[in-house]
Amino acid sequence: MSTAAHGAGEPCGDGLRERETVRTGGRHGGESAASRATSASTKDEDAVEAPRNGSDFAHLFVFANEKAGMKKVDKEHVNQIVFEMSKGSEHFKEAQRRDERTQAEVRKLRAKLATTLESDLAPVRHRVDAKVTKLLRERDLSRIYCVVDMDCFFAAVEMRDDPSLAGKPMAVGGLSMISTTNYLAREYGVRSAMPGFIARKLCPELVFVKSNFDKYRQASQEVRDILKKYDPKLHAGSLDEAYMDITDFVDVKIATEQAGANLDADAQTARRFHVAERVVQAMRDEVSAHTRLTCSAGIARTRMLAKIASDRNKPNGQCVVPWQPEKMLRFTRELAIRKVPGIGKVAEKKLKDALGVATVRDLWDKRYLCAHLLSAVQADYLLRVTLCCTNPSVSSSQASSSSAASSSAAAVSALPSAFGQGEDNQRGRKSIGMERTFSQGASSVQELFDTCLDICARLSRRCVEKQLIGHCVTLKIKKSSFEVFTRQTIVTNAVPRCADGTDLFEHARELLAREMPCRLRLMGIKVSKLIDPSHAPVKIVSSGVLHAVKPWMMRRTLK
Amino acid sequence: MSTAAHGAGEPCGDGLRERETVRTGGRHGGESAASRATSASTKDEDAVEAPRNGSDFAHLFVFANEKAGMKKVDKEHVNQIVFEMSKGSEHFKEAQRRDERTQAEVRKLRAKLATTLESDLAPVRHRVDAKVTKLLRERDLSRIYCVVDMDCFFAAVEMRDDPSLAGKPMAVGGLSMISTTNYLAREYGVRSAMPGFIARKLCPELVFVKSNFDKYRQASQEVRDILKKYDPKLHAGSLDEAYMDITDFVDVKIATEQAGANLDADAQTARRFHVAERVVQAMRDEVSAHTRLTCSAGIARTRMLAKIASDRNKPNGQCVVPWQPEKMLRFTRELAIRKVPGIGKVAEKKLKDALGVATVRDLWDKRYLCAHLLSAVQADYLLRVTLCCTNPSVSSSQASSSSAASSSAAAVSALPSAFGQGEDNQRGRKSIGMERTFSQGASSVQELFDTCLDICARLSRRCVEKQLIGHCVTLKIKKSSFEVFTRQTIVTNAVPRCADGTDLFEHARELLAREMPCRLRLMGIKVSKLIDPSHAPVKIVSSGVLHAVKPWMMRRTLK
DNA sequence: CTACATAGG
DNA sequence: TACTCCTATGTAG
DNA sequence: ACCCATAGC
DNA sequence: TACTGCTATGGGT
Ligand SMILES: Nc1ncnc2c1ncn2[C@H]1C[C@H](O)[C@@H](COP(=O)(O)OP(=O)(O)OP(=O)(O)O)O1
Ligand SMILES: Nc1ncnc2c1ncn2[C@H]1C[C@H](O)[C@@H](COP(=O)(O)OP(=O)(O)OP(=O)(O)O)O1
Ligand SMILES: [Mg+2]
Ligand SMILES: [Mg+2]
Ligand SMILES: [Mg+2]
Ligand SMILES: [Mg+2]
Repeated sequence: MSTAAHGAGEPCGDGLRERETVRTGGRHGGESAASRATSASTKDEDAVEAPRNGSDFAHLFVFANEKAGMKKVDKEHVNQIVFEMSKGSEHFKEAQRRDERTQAEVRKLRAKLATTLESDLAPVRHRVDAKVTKLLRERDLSRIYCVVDMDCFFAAVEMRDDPSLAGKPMAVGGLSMISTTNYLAREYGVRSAMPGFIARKLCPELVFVKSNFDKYRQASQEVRDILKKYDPKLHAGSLDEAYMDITDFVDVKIATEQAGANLDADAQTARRFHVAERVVQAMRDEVSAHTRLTCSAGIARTRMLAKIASDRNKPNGQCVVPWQPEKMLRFTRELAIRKVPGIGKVAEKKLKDALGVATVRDLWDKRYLCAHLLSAVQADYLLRVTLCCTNPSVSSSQASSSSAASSSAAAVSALPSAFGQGEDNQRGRKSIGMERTFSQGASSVQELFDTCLDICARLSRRCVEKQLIGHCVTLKIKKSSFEVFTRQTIVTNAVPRCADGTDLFEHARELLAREMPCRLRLMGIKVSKLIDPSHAPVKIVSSGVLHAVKPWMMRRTLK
Repeated sequence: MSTAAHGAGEPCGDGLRERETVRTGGRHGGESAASRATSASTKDEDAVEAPRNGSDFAHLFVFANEKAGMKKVDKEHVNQIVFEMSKGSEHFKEAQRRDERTQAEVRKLRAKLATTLESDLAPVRHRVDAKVTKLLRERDLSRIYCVVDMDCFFAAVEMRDDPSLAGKPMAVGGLSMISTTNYLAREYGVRSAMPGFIARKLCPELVFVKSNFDKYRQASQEVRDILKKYDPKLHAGSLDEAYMDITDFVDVKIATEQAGANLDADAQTARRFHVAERVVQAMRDEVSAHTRLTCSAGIARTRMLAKIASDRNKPNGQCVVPWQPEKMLRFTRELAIRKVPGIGKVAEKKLKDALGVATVRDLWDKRYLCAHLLSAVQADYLLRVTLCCTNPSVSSSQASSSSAASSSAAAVSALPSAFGQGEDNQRGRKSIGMERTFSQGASSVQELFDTCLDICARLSRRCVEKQLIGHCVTLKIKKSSFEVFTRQTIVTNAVPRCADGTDLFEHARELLAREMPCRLRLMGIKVSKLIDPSHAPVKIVSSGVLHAVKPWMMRRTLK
């Protein structure tokens, strides 16, 4: 299991089955695996309410999930502290409201499951089986990927630059929120996304360091410069991680070092992996030598598996996912679904409670039900995961994105962009925004508008620096209750056009005014539908085909 | 051909081909059928502009299309008159603007065609072929359908009630618009949806009679009462047409009249059809005897074909689509696509200009291209048409409607509801509205609001009578330029709640105010998202599943 | 398009 | 003393 | 959700 | 004298 979040309802670990338990011509539900799996955690129907401990609520918090370096943590204890520090707060209440919505979703899924006939599943089976064949046929395992992820990045930079921190548990952030912690702190269960005041409760001697983003950006650049020698086209997933294709580097190394004996395909792959392991070790050594920062790495035949592997031997370690297809598959199937990028705390709970799915193997066993219950996009991604078919395919043209509507909220997020397209996934950013929390303070209308203008001004400055303008302005508001709202509008002339943010504020003010008065804890502004700034405001070609003109400029105006 | 609308670009009638002309690995376009078919009507590139006659514009008007009883009309002459009476008018200009948008769509389709590779089509072929197999396998031809459609219904009622009209060409409607005409008038090309003043030009002796809707409704009821004896569950497609399943009636008749010799399936079907013909003749005789109104009928193994057949021998005739699958298919394939319900003047032109498709046979020949170019829903419907698979399938549960986005506007409308579901397609109306044209008149702001209130009041009255309330209010506006706009809003409390329309007006006023001032020729109000009026405003079940609560009541409100 | 929810660093 | 800030994506209405 | 376009009687 | 009124559906944004 990937997390201690689920104290009660354990899954039905009945291993590999090629068919879900469906009574022919009958209905799902009743004694089915899914039902059993959920009846414990969804206590609605229980006559006796067992007294709850903190672990019953762990699924409400991202930071209750285990991160690298937290293996030996006493989860029960941590969950208890977290619960006690949280319960009754507005934040906790909001978390509970969200959870209730998730439970409703689960009930809906189970209801659909209960009324699913064998005859409904038949065509699904056909489609899924065909897709499996197709995916396996098109699966591309020709490359070797490496994902490098820095160890407790922000914290590592701070510790490098301040030797007095050595040997102490420390966190980057403040009493409100922690960005990351060093591995000493993690032994206390203290990690990213955890509020500092809870962390301090768990570890009173925890040292807090304020974040210095510019330093991290610079360190990141230094690391990347080294990595680029191994793959000039690497894709930076974030400041602290890089997706690399090291095939070429490895092959060159082999070509220059070893005799070109005629090996069969498997032997060649084995040799490549062997070399890859040494290459990556050397690369990591080079990084730590030059930056005094350690990193970890994963090596595999798909980006996704490399990403997962990079977390396995943290800190300062690396992990190879076996290259043999069967072994690779075994590695994959044994993963808890929570390890799969895109499956977060909510999707994990939904899949477990509605379908009894805890591992990728379960996902494979229940692939037909997934295809039936989830949206096409979601089911497609999950199926690819079970088959290690997450590498970009080289199909000729664009697949028309058939979006099939099914349940009310996304169970699984997008196929993470890092896996989606090839190396040239760089089509620039899609939005830029700025938001600010002011906890209890500002609530007079005047203050709120002042805040809004301030955010607009600062954001505009950043936009101007980066040469970004866009046609969509979004106002984000978080109430004191932690409920989040957004209000957006399409603007005919892209903003911001001036660095003081007055034009941006014009629109933001409008959006804000409609909702006033109101008690807020956060306000944010975002600009999206970005366009190339070298853009002539109106350039309509009569055919209407050459789209220098975006649709939202075409808005018909009565009058 | 179904219409004289297309003077120039005739289709490439090269008969049955199992594969479209696609150069392997190459591109479409160039000398392809589609290109040739369009180059004449899309004159953009022509150096020499041929002088245009009325028929070049016939495709702009619904009423230029041939209706029953117009076989011998001199289309050239009619089109010329229509053109001369229309050209330069605001209405004509708007028609031209719409046509231009359609042409743009066509260009887009042809562009996509031109960049379509053989490799793009391969998977499409696979999918389509699989679907064909499936559709044919599931095709249900077990029933005999009959569609009854009254002959020039409104006109027939008026002529029955006013003997002085006998022998004269007449129209129901006025100089602005004609609802329908008798068959004498049709000889002049005068028909439904034609403006009266044009009709009078075509036929100066034309007699105009104002419409009396109540009379038609009553006559309709009388007819239906008779028809119900032959199928108690008939589906009324409109005041003047009924979709019937006469299988049971026919079988009973056979059982009581004839010896139950053991016939093979074909012989039994043949006998059923024979009996059906007599039954329908008797039914029609009964209708005319009791109502002094004649009707026509179509008999076939699918509702769609019965509907098409009902128009074949008008007036006062009937037509049987051969029951033999091959003959039925031949009948179908020879149809001009314009005869297919759902394919109107625009879809006809698009399919012809972009793909060279004029008949259902062409549709079959180009089925792969259709699947590639059109949306899934559209391609699916068209494919069903070519295979006579338009009857409701008996699959157990709902197919998740996968909406694939492709081109910007709908090429083919919905699968007409009459064919979609079985007999119990009666789930009540979805909307109710009222609109009014006031040509040049009212334009002062005051007048417009008065008009709005008046419409709201009258509409509310009708709603109260019918016990209808809804959560969506739509304002419709037609400018003097004939451009149409709609503005709608979701209202938290369903309207109207009072018969004087004040609450409805409250919302309509709001919508109208936003667009004022403005020169209009029409204003309309519609209420939709109807709910059961026996509805307690708030009735939330904690599970959230039992949906007495519609989503738009859940709208979160900041503040 | 607009609003919301999920996800990950 | 009291639950971040940033970007991207899927889904429903 | 909102708005536009098509379709048929 | 001068291009309807009504309902439904698909699809883009
Ligand atoms: N929830 C968060 N909020 C703000 N910043 C974050 C958050 N999570 C991570 N970061 C920042 C700080 C991290 O050092 C940096 C890289 O994240 P990540 O790689 O996930 O963890 P990490 O590098 O701190 O530890 P690890 O050794 O597990 O990789 O991104
Ligand atoms: N465009 C229209 N506008 C208003 N009313 C119409 C329109 N078209 C038809 N109607 C009304 C009047 C018709 O008598 C009635 C039935 O239509 P329909 O069956 O298509 O034609 P019809 O019954 O007048 O002649 P036919 O003999 O061809 O069936 O509906
Ligand atoms: Mg890291
Ligand atoms: Mg990282
Ligand atoms: Mg009729
Ligand atoms: Mg009719």
